[in-house]
Amino acid sequence: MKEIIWEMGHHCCSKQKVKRGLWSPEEDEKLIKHITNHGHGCWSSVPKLAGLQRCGKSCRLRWINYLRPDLRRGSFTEHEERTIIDVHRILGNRWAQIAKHLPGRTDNEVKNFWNSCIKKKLIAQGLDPNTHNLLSPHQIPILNANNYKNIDSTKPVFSIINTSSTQTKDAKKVQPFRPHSDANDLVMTHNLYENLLTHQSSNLNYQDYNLVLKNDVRHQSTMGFSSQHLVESTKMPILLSPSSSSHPLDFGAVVQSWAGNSDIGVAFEPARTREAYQDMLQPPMVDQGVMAQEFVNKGLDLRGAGVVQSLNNLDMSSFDGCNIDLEFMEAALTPCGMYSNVGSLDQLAWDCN
DNA sequence: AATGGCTCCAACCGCCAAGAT
DNA sequence: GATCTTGGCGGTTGGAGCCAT
Repeated sequence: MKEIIWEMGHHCCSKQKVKRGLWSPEEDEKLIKHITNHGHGCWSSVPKLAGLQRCGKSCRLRWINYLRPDLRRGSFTEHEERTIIDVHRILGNRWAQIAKHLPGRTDNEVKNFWNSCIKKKLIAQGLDPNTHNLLSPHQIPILNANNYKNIDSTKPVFSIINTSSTQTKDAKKVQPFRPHSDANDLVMTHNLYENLLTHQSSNLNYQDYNLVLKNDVRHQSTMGFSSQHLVESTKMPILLSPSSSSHPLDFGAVVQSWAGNSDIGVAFEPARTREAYQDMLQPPMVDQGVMAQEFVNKGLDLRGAGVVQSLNNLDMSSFDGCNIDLEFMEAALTPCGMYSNVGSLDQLAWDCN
C-alpha cells in the first residue's frame, strides 16, 4: 500500500495539510456524492465542502480522469488506436485535442496509451513517433527477429515495392523520407485505393521508380517483410490491405521524393486537414485542388498527384516554376486510373521544369 | 519462494492563459 | 497595470503488479 503523504497545501489550496497519493474508495465516494449533489463549482472549495483533505486540483483531476460517469473504461479498441495515430500525425502531442475525438477517454489516458503502447509500436516499425516519418537508418533499432516478434503481420499494411528496379543494389536500400511537412500531403480519393486493389495483380511497370505505397506501417515495405504477405505480380510484389484509417473515404496521398536520390515514394494518408481534425463538423474529405493551391500559395514544393483529380479548380498559372514531376505522376497514377478525369498530361499545361 | 527488472498508469508538477480583484 | 486565483494542459514520476530468472 502506498504510504500516505501529508503536505502543506499548494497555492491553489487553503493552507491546510493535504493528503497525496492514491485515492481511497472512501475518498472517491465522498467526492462523487458531493459533485453529484452539488456540482463541483469552484474546485478550490470542493475539498472542504466534500470533507476531503485533498487539494482542489487533485479533486478535479480525480473527477475528470477517473470518477466522471461518462468515462469509458477498458482497453483501447483498434479503431481508437487508429484514430489516435491519425490525429496525432496532424496535431502532435495535443492530448486534450486528441481525446476530444475519443468519447469517454481522457487526455491523460490517451497520453499514457501513447507513451506505453503506440509509441513503441511506431518505433518498432521504424517510424519516428514524433513526425510519423521513417526513422533515418542510424535511428532505426537493429532489425532482427526480436525487434518484430510482437508485430502482428496481419495488421493493416499497404505497400508496393519495386524490386524490379534497374537501379543498383545500393540505390534500393532504404532512404530516409524528407522531413515531414504538410507540403507533401496531397489528397486523393477512395477511388485510388479501389483502383490499387483492382490492379494489385496487374502488370505494373515502374522500371524507373522505386515506388513505395504505404500506410501507417510504412516500415513494412523497407524491412524485408515476410514474402508470404506479398502478392506476386509480374513486375513487382504488392502488399495491400485495408487502410488504417477509420473513415471509408479516408484515403489521401503523400508523394515524396527520397532524400538524396531520385527515388519516389507514394504514401497514403488520411485525407483530413488539420482544421478538419480540430473541428469534426467539417467533412473528412477536402478538395484536393484547394489543398494543392494552398501549398502553392505558400511557396511550398508541390511534388504530387493529388492535384490531378480536380485540376479544374486550380489556378494553373500559379504553378509556374513549381517542382512538379509530371513523369512520375503519370507513371504512378495511370495504372490506378487517376488520370481518367484529365485525359492526358497535355492538359497539365504549365512549366514544370 | 525470493528477487530484480520492467511496464503501465494514476497522480503530481510546473507552466500558462484567462479572469477576477 | 499589477497581482492573485483558478482551470487547463503536457511532461514526468513513482509505485503496484507482472514476469523472468
